[in-house]
Amino acid sequence: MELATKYSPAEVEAKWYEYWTKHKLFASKPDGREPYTIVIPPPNVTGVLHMGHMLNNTIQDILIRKARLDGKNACWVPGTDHASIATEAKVVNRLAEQGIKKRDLTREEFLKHAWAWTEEHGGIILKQLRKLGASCDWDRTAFTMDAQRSESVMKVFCDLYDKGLIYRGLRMVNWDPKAQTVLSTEEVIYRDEKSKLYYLKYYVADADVNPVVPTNEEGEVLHKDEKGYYAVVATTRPETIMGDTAMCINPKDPKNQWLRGHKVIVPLVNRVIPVIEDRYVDIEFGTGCLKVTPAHDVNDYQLGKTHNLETIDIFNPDGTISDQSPLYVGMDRMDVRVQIVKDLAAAALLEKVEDYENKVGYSERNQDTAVEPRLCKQWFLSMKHMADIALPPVLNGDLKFHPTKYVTTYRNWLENIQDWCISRQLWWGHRIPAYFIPTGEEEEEKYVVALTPEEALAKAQEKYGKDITMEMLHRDEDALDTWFSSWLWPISLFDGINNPGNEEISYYYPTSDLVTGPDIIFFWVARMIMAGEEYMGDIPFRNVYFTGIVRDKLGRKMSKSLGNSPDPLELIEKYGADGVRMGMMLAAPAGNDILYDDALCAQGLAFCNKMWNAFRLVKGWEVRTDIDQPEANVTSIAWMQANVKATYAEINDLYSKYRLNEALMAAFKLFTDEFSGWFLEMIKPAYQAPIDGKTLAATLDIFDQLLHIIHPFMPFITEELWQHIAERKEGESLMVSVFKTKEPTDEEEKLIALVEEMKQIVSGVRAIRQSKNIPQREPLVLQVVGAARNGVTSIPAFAAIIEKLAGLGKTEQVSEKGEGTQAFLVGTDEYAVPLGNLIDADAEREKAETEIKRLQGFMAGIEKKLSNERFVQNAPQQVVELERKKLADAQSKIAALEATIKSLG
RNA sequence: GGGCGCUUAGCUCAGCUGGUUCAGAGCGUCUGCCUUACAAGCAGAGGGUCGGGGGUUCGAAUCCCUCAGCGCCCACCA
Repeated sequence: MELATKYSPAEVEAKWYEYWTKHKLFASKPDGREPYTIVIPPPNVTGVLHMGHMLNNTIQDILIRKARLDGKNACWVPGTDHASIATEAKVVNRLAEQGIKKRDLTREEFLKHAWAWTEEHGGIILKQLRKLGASCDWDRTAFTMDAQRSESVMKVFCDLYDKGLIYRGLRMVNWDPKAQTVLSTEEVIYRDEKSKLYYLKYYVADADVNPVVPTNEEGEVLHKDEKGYYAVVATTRPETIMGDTAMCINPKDPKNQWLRGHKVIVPLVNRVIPVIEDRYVDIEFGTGCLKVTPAHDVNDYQLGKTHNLETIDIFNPDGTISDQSPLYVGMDRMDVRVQIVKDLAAAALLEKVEDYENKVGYSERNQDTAVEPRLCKQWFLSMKHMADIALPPVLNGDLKFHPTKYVTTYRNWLENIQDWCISRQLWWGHRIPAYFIPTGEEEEEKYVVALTPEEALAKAQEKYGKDITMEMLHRDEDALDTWFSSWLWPISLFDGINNPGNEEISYYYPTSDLVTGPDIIFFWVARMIMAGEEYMGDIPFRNVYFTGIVRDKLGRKMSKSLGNSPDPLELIEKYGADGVRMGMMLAAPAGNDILYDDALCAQGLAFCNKMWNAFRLVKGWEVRTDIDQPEANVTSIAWMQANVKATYAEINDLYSKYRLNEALMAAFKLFTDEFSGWFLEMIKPAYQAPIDGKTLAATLDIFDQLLHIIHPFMPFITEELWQHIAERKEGESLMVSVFKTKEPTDEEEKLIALVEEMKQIVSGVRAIRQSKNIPQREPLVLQVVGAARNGVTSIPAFAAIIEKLAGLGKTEQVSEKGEGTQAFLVGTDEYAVPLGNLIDADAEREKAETEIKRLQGFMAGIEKKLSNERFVQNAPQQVVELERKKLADAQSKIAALEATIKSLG
């Protein structure tokens, strides 16, 4: 067989993905095995794969594949999210490019475009995941807006409404003027922004009627100019003064006492507004005078309610000034800010401007338009009950977060939770199943909530009278927040809402692990726990693995504008999916941000090549069943087998702690260092010599085990090699071949320790060879110094291995090392290599003397410790014993070194 | 303003409830090798007073306090 010296992933990966799919090896259905379930965090249906997805889905695939190999019934359910705001925005943009405005379309027409877009771009991301090797059960692919999921959403909405948990309320909400929809509080992200603090003059309107004399301690009159007395208000948003309906001071504020009971004039607008008093106002901030705009600020709204103020809504939904305002009607709010400052200055109503830094809220989905607080009627989900049921399972550990630090975050959020605004002024989404009956009055609403129009009519007639007809019912135009469907995901994927107690939901729920980013802990994770507890009476998953953010190697977030985000598919092409998967995982400790670097993928590909070449070596051996198996091979095989057991035990432990990067590293070292670097070198026959059948069989068996261990991380190359190392029937696959090992026995642990000692001897000889520039081929002699040996060299099999690996001509026992030898220590055992005149006596002496000095210092420290009575009394016996052993070891090392110096003459 | 987390080798990180020669790993660096599986490789080497200071202890990278720097989350001071 001719095999290339380099591994090329492309065709191998395509071949095996097709093979797995053809044989339906990713498919899962309920059976007698233990289930292991993951539901994918559904990516946006029109999204494309980015590095975050790569990381996230690599982790999920590793967990799923590991579960399969463990013999569990692994089920990874894929799907996409309709992402209402993001998708609707994309569709609106595309229509705009075609010269079509959303408002010129009917709902049905718009949805037709949206579905067309979804079908065109939808699911691309799922195809891309296949390139990565994602072993999802594709037959289960779901969409948050498909029939089953939509029905679930409707049922849940109606149910929560019937339970009194969903209500309709007039609230100050966050309004996105670009998307023209409300947002939940969680969807608003605040950014620090450099802005200005404008100090505006509000003249006192009734100074004549009710004279005031603001003075300072010296009796000078303040706050007065040629036009009269005035108060100064500091604001960051001068464009909202048209909505001012009061000015507020703190009743305890001495410097503003003079304003009590007065009225002031809103600058430019010339509206007379009262001065009200409220402890809310911070005396220290600005001038202590606050303008109150109840329609456009959350706090002002509260003040307005308390003090019964008028509410003037000066903004249109698109952020332009409404006709409620006396000025600037039709202008955009941002333009108005610029203009009004000029106008105020011109009218001498602007006292001063200061630089200021404040936080401005932006839509999480649309980060270039500031969110506007706005008063409107929306649907809300009452969260108190949800928080009450979602908190205990996380606090008591039934549901575990990895890393655990997010438990605190979770608790803080739930303990201070606000009601969830679930309605959105969007068409792309689940239309709210509420039906309005016209009342003729804006203030009064009549509506019913029902699954179907027929049901709605029946309910409406019962509630509001028999004379109500179908024609009178008008279904709510609004759609639900996307998260109102995704929070049902672990349930709705198994049809647990529509069809409670069905076989699938009973088998797969609760799911095992959720892999997601901490950025959606509130949006999604917490709400799934709520829905799980509410509708299943159980947690939706047992563990949540929070991944970090993928950054570039300089630690910057990956972004389009920086151009530092590689195209995942190009990476896969370049390094192979296996290489990229390994690259991602090497950089990804749980919960830490990952600093991505192409070099890591290169390391991944290099590892593939390593495996490939190890296979080439083994495959290239000529096997002869008629030759005896050398004793050294028996030992080598026993050791490697023990090593596999020990390492796999460690790897399993790391999996259980979700330390996947460390598990991968352990597997990598097992293959590269232990198997390739040591084991294969131990058993490798001489050039063109045959290998005995037993050794080859055992080697292939170990190779098989290693492939199982590595497979979850690097599925393609391991499957490829697995098919090569033994005869397999069509349809068989490494992926579904259950693999288990036992813990190593005490005997095996001892064997591992012996080989470690042996390795050090080999390395010791190699180091000497290297430092003296002795060619590989030139055989050396190893002297074992001492009266009687009990170390590894006394065991013939080990002696043989050492000779092979260190390139020795012979090993001999000497009571004292002769002249012209270079010695080294392994533990307290001394070995020497005769080198004749190659020895640089001065250099060796100096080296030995330095080492003696170091050891003496070391001993001095221990002696001090041991002479400390409190140490000897208080420390555990073993610790004291250990110190004594350290001391003795150091003494014998010094003795050996002194002998070395002596031998150097 | 509250809360959480981080600071260990050039880089990225591991070091759990204090005590195995505990100061580690991978990558990078340096040196030597085209040794007949692999130069995408092999062998070897160097590299850190564990952010600063203080404390507890027989003993601290590990526990406590404090300072400094960094990061994240939450919060209605305009």
